[in-house]
Amino acid sequence: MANTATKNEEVPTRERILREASRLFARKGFHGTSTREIADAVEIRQPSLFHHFPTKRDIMAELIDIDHSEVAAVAEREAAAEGSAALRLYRYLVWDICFICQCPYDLTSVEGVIDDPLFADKMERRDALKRARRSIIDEAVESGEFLDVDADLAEKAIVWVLQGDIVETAGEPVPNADVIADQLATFILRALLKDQDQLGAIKAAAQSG
Amino acid sequence: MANTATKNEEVPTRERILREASRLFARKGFHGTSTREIADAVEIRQPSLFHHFPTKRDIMAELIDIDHSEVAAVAEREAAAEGSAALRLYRYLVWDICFICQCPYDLTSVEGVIDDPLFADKMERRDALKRARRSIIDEAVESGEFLDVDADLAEKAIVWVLQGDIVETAGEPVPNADVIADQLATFILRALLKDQDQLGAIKAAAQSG
DNA sequence: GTCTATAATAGGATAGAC
DNA sequence: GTCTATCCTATTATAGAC
Repeated sequence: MANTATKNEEVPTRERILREASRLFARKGFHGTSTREIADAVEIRQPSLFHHFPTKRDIMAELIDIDHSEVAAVAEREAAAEGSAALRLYRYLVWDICFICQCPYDLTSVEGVIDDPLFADKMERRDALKRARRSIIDEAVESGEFLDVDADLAEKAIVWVLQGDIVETAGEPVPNADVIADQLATFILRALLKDQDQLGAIKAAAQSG
Repeated sequence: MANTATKNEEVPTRERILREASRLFARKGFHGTSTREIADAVEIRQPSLFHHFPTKRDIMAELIDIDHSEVAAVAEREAAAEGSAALRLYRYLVWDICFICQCPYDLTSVEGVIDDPLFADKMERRDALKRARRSIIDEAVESGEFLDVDADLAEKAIVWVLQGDIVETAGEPVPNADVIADQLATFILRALLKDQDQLGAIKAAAQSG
């Protein structure tokens, strides 16, 4: 039950709590993780946690905010932007996957608790993110860039890939985030694009932007 | 906190426990769900649960078994079969998605607890399922039916779509399971097939088989 | 900012009547 | 097979010294 790779260098206690808690939540669930286990992983005593966070819930709440706020901002920006919707979706996907791949927290547990009544106040921002993402997809289908697939299905598949990547990455930042991001975004676009030869143009435009 | 749609007809108590528990586990996590909440949803008293299951853990363990045993059997059968690997993957995917879409339990929480030390004894079968699925994918890449993509990535994307479908379906059997199954399996194959025109032949062969 | 000691309660499980 | 009553442990959080 020792900490993973957090002890070296000068990482503040509050930050180490977030990192170790995120790993334990991913492995044992939010409710399945006791404050003692978190404290053990951080190598402090259990009550010392409460100097940094008022409750255990607030540790999870901060992880949720970290996950949702930046990502929602980028999705909303791309949703409001002009030009090819397929290109905007690609840009958003690459950004989100890079974020996931470089995040020092294991955000696996976030999706698992977001429907828990205990975190009801965090649902609004999650829904805003979903709306923004969905509007880009709708535009890509309506404009004819994507196959005439069920937009619900396309949205779901995209979310599932992102969620899967979060679980896979597990808060261990990888050096080749941009490669992973391109591979996954390419996988999604290949499944959805009407004309797969457009992929090259989209990637080129994303580079230059 | 009333039960959802389980009270009508003659559903045995043990069965209702599995159904209601699966929904609560999905929403609040295994550890976040108390035996009192399960009992309330089933409309019995909390100690009555222990007439049907020796511990709360055993309820979850049975849901894990339900999820993994049948699916693993089908994946292993297709992995051992002859012929086009792309076709065998399509058959497996359609079967698995139909299973998910018709299952009366919300198996969302299974993936979330399978790495919990409390369910360590359930990991072996999960790993066997993963190996079988992986071997079909490897064959499809090696035979040249699939693009020369990272097989790790392909496997992950497939698992993520299946996992996403489990969360989406949430134990509410849908009438059009075969349509959903075809759509999702098509999404995956379109992203992976070297020649997308093969899709028609694969579907035709799957029908006749 | 971390510690020891402890309060307060929630939750899993048992005993035994009906 | 379900009930009431209850035990017992684990867990969150607080108080107050250093």
